[in-house]
Amino acid sequence: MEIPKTYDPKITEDKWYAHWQKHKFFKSTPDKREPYTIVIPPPNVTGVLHMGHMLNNTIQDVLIRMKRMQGYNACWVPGTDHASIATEAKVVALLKEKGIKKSDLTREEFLKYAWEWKDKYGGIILKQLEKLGASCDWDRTRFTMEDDLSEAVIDVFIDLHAKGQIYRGVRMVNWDPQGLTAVSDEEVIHKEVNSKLYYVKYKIENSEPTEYITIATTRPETILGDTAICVHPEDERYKHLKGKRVLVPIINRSVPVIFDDYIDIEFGTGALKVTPAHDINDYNLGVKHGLEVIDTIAADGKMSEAAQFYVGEDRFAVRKKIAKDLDEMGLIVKVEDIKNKVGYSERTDAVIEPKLSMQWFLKMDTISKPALENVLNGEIKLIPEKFTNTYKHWMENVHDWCISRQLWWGQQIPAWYDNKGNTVVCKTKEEALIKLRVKNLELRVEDVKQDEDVLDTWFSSWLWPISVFDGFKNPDGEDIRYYYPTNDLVTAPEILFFWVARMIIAGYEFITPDEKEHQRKISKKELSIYNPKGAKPFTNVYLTGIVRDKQGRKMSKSLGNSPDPIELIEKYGADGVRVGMLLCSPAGNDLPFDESMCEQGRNFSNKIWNAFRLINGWEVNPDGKQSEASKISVEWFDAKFNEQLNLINDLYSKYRMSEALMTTYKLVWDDFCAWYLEMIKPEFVDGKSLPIDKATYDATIIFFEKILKVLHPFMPFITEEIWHLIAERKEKDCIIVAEWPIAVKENTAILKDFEVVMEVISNIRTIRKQKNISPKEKLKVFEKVNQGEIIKSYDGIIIKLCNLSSFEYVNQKVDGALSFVLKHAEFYVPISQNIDIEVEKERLAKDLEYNKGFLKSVEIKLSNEKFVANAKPEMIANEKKKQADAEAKIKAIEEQLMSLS
RNA sequence: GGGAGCUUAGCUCAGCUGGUUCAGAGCAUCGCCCUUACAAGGCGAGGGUCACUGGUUCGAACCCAGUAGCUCCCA
Repeated sequence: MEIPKTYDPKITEDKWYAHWQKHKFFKSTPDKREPYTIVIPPPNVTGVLHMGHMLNNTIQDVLIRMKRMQGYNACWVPGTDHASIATEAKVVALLKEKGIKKSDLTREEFLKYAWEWKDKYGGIILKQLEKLGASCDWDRTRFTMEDDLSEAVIDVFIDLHAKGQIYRGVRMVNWDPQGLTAVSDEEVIHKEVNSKLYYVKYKIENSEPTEYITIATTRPETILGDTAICVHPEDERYKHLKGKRVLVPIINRSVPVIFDDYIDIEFGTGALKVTPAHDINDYNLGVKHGLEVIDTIAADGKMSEAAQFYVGEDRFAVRKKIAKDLDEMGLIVKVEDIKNKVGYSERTDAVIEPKLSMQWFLKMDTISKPALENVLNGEIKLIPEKFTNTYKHWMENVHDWCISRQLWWGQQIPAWYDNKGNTVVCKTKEEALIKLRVKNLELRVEDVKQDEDVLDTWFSSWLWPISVFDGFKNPDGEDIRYYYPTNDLVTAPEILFFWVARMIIAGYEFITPDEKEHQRKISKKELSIYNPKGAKPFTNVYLTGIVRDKQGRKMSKSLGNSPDPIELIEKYGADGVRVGMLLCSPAGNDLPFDESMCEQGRNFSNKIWNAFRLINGWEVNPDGKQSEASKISVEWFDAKFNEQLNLINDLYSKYRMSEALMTTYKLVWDDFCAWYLEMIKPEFVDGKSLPIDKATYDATIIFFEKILKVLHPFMPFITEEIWHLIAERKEKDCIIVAEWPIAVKENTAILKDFEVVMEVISNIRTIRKQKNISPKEKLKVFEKVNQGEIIKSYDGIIIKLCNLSSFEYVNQKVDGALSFVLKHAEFYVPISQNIDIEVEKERLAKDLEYNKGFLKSVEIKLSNEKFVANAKPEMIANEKKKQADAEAKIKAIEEQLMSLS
């Protein structure tokens, strides 16, 4: 059968993925083995795969495949997130296209559309992960809004409410006027923008008509909601205003002048207009000074009735209009261009309005304590470590978490209200009725209303590592006990607080590792799960970088700068894309994406493929005698492999994935293909390859299998394909479940010897290149050993790799030959063409100069009394050796120079 | 405004406890080669004042201080 020259991923990928699925290799059930568990960061259920997912999931798959091969019971739990704001926005947009307004629908009707949408598009992203080769246990696929998980969310809410951790109140929240919902602090992105700073005159009440105080504001549209002017108590400019009132322009409302050292005297005019309804700092001032709150901007970002002017117009339109009107009234002193930070909604990119509203909050002060402690004490490790600082800073300054969202898609808050302002928190309407009747005897069931809002999506995803193992539903279940705590979490630093920190909080809140403590909690009827292995949700958090385009911009749909991962896979193969991404993305570093990286990955696939073709094409002679050169080549590669495997294992243990891959890459490409295979490759005689001896062949097959295993986590498809082509195997004998090679201590002596051999080979090749000698022309080489004993074992290899007719040892210099000097010996290469003596002399002189310089630096060091006194003895011995070597080499070069002249 | 981090070859990054000629890797670049595994390849070559300025030290890419630039987080 003719094997194609290039590897074609198209014919292998789907085949092997189906094969793995068929034999349930991804499936995990608790058993006697040690578990290794990862829960996927659940992507948005209606999302499609982007490059960030690719990177993220590749890393997870590499980890899970390696651990699977190492004999762990590897379990990777997949699933999706209901992503309330994002999904609801998509559904609203889709309905709009159909001419349906959300406001015309009932909650039930809307949710019906949303579920339809979810059912239609919900599976896409998971299907795409299959293309990447993700070896998730698909039987375990979960969704944050499925019944069991939603029930857990509701129970947790009720539990935390009962513990007094959840409260409802009017607070200043971040309001998204487009999504029409509150969002948490973490969902606000502050961007620096160009703004205008307006200097506006406010008339002093009961004073001369010419008397004004000038304030500076970037938001003149909020003037209508002003309820005070604030200045610094120490500010000499305004001391005379004590006890005075000013008139708010346009609306002519009389408001007091208040004094507070919150004011920055330097900024603007040192006078601040106070709008408690529309700025968090103003709100705090308002609370402190007992100011009136006038909410002039409605939920949709348009001016409300309370504004009295410009009612119904958008705030940004009003900003321009009001500036113009003020100017016409002669109240604008000046307008400056400034840069300031403005908050945008993470989901809708609308400008966030600080807005007072009634929301539900989770107290964070005490509940977050163990989550901070256990990261600081190393119980949970962030990789790279630098994120620990950021984490600490956030956790020490954490605010209460606004968990209600004015949306329909999500878990509806289990709070119930009667018609008299009573509230209870419980699971069902029936329960609520009973509870409410205690206070409200006449209450009828129709008058019991559930809170309209849903919970923040993160209020469900923070339970993910517990709920995917049914920890809440079945707290003593085998799954939660076996798989929890999970091992590694792979995610983006952007969601360190949104998600990672909160999962840790949830772990310590709901899981108790202590049986007695658990019993105590049970008697108190708190929600609690006993897991002897610990409360933390995971041990290691691997934080990936952000995938950026060549210009360093974050890849995003709106910019259209993100390649379609599926197209990339079709073009370069899943293995190629995986390798491309991993090659240059150390943990925590951004990944500037360039397609050429995938090309490198694809080329690597091809290299492996061709190594297979070469080996596969050999005819084996069962009686053939193994040459000395082959024998030692086998010994060398065995040592090399072990050396590199030890290194690779070590890099994995430090989560240095890029480096583990690069080391593997070089092991395969350089050591195995470029050196080993060239060394043992049978010779070509009369247009035909000679057969290979069995001993070398068998060793080579074993090496190749080991190499395929080490490659497998990175390149699952090609390795599985070759695994089955290289030997007869049973259906279930797959590399995905093969054993990871065992690393033994390598033979360092042979590796050291080989470094010299390689140097010799490289020197001879360089001479060939420099003198333009055809690779086909056989050369003679002579070696004059000056130091140490003659080791002939490697001669065969040198002869083969340099295409020599002979390699001989001499005691004298060889005249009329090119030469090079190594530490221990001189080498002579006679060539047919004339030798340009001047060129040679120049070359040798350069070499001599270099070595003399080196010797000098060593001698300076050794003659330095302080060095000799302070340096470690090994260091001094080493310097002495360097000195001796350099002296020997200088001597040899000088002799050669003499012989040339 | 507060905090964290980064700056090493054209690009992306290693460089551990200061000590080998320690300045490295991959890619890219430049030569030569279509040598029966692979041109998606082979062989070879060039390329860096380790951001800058000082300091500590026998010795600094590495430790310290300052300066500049960049990034991120928080307000």
